Amino acid sequence: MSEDKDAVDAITAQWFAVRPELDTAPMAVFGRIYRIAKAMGDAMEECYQRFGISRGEFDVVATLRRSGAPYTLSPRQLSATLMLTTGGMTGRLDKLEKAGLLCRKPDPHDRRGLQVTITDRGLALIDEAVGAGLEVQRAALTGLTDEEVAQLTGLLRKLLAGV
Amino acid sequence: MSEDKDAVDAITAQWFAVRPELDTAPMAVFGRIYRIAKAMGDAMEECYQRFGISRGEFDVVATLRRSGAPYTLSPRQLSATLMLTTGGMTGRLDKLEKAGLLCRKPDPHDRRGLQVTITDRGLALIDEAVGAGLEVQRAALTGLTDEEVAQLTGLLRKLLAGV
DNA sequence: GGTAAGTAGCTTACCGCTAAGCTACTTACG
DNA sequence: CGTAAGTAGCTTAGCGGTAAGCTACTTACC
Repeated sequence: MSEDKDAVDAITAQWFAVRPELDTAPMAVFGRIYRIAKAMGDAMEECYQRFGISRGEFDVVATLRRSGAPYTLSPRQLSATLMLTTGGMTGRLDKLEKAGLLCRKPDPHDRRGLQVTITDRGLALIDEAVGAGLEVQRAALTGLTDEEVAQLTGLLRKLLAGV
Repeated sequence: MSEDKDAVDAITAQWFAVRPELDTAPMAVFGRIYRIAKAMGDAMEECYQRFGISRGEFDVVATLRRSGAPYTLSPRQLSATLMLTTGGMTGRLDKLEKAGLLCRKPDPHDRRGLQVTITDRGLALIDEAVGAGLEVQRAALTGLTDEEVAQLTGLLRKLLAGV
């Protein structure tokens, strides 16, 4: 169970040396969460690069894909799901439409709105990219047993509920 | 032990509906890590705003503070520690120097280099801000017992080592 | 001692995001 | 019916980051 010291251990040790009264337990959790998020984010970016899309663009097409047939959502639904402003959404849709992975059509029921749909090419690409992305994530988990992964998932669910 | 369904559970359920053969266990871990990192990052940004600095600027001054007296590091040491390019570092140092929280002096031993040091004002501010930041993080952990926090820390250390 | 390679920090160009403001349209209500 | 309020999507300005290139300086080697 005892593991090597890592970069976060070094930071908490430094704090203990100059401010021994501080409780650095929260730092030990969130410091690692930030680093894991950054490292894995970079790894995913690199993975999706093979498919010619960025991680943010992947998220858009993946959201449409997992919504099921007919793979159609409004820009507003997408920006709400992806926690993105409409400005950011417009930019992503522009690129993905230009790349031929999705298309924008007017909403027949509301002339203010649009419907965003995956193209056949987008569907084929995302089905491959999702598998590749999961494989990268799975590889990062090889140091943990299945039981540990389940335990970690439970603890993270609890933590996410509290933040 | 059974918890409510959260946003990540909804996403994995959607994937299961359209691609039941996919193993979404990695997604359940990293999806939550991304969300926790984003939510806590926003919360920290808001916390440090009270002290007139951004989270990135906090990290610079905090790195100097925890390095111990005489609270002096080179821009290169700082940018390496903070995983930032020299361009980004220059920008942060410019702002912090203008705000009077640190100062740049020539390195007496290497005429190419600089020494960055906290000012008295910077030291006082960071000692307050660190405490406030830890308090925000501690509050986010209230849903977990001390034992669970320790367990989570161990699992995250293991995961960080693998990514 | 002179030259080549490496290193430190700054500048510039660019990229993606947010915040705020815009137009166009729908909906609710007197 | 007409007006006010709300909503959808786009545009613009600004911010913070990276990547690449620059100068200045040190170090290693012949």
